[in-house]
Amino acid sequence: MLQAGADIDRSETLTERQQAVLDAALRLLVEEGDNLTMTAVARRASCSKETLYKWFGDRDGLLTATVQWQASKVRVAAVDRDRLDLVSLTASLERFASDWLKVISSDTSIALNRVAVGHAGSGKDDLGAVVLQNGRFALARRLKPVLEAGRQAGLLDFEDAETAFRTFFGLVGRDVQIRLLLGDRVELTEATIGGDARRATQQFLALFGATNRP
Amino acid sequence: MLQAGADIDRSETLTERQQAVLDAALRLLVEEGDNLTMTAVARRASCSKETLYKWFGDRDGLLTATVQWQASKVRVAAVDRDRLDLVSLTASLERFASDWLKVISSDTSIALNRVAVGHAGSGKDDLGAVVLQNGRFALARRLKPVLEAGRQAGLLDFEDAETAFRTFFGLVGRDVQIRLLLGDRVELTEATIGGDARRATQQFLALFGATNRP
DNA sequence: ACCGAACCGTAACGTACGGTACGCCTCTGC
DNA sequence: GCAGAGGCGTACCGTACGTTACGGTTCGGT
Repeated sequence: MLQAGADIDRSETLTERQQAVLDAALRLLVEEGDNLTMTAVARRASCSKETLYKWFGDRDGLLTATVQWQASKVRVAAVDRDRLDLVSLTASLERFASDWLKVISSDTSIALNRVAVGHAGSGKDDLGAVVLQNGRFALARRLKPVLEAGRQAGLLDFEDAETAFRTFFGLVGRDVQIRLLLGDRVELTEATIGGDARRATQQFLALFGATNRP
Repeated sequence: MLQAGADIDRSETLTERQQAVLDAALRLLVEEGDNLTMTAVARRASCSKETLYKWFGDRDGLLTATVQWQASKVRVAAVDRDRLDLVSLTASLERFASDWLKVISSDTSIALNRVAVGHAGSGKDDLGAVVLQNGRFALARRLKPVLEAGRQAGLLDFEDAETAFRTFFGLVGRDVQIRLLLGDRVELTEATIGGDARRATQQFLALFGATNRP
């Protein structure tokens, strides 16, 4: 974990206009990647560059604000842990897998991860930390309770929730994210995502299902 | 797959001096990331910028040449498929997993993947394709024969070698690569790598071992 | 009606860097 | 010994872009 508090909700402190500007910046980031220019953002958002600098400090500030803004938009509801049987657990896992695949294959996620990876080398900002917090670690925070509940209910068997989660993460994501980030055209239709989610869930249950480990 | 022939061995056409220059560029790429400058490369390599441009065309040419040069250095020997029993298969898989984890956690691999991901957005060059070819796809090419041999020997049971490979890939890599690329400090000692390789191999065998599927 | 703040549009500045030109050195072949 | 090629070092050019400055406009408060 890089930096605590990287996922604070900034949507309170942002006015409507500022959110609109960040939306424009986000759209431009998806189109242009890291070589978006301040002038382009200003033009797209119909605001002046001076305003951009007054609001966000400098280019890096604008970028991190944009990433955090997008992150604050995808807050997802947790799952209820009541009445947990094998079918509901399976459904939850499949849901997580499917949602996750949809996220990482979306244009905005790819664009955001690209710029964050690009910036991770030169430690000017902490885009990487922000993306990690709202990506991989947020998923873990939301999935671990489900895993723990599954263990409590005697459906799952694992020592450490962290390693179990990481295995699930690997089974779901496999090579998809790195291939997408590197520009490979991975065909991810609704159907294939559903199939992959089911397959990953079944594999995970085969590895960590309580019945399979006496 | 992006572009065929992206992994041709250019080490033949490169003179000693050029290789030294590319090594310098590679070292600088690891240190500076994508914001290395042509002047810096020239200074580090003790050569003139004019030479850089004569040899490699432009900045993108230098970058792709550097990536291909590094790729050509990590050509690994394949495994012999004779006398294949469960222990030798297990050893092979563990070896692949361990090697792969060592590669993706190395400084140079992280740096190379970072610039390739960064460039993948704006389609100026095909760094992403090169990295994919010599990374994920090269691994598949080397591992698939082993998997096929395992199936032939009745040790493994799978429909498609590709999906089997991708599962193995996911079990080994999990969240390691994306976390490293995003700047997370993942502790990967020799010991943990060995443990992860063993765990991934056992999980893979649990999923695709012929004995477990009647 | 007036004032000031916020903001837009645009022009201007400074710099960093990709790319090129040129003078000088070194080394190899004749 | 010499000519020419290859290469080093450096100065130079053009441009793109981050950042700043400024005049004009809208708008809420008094």
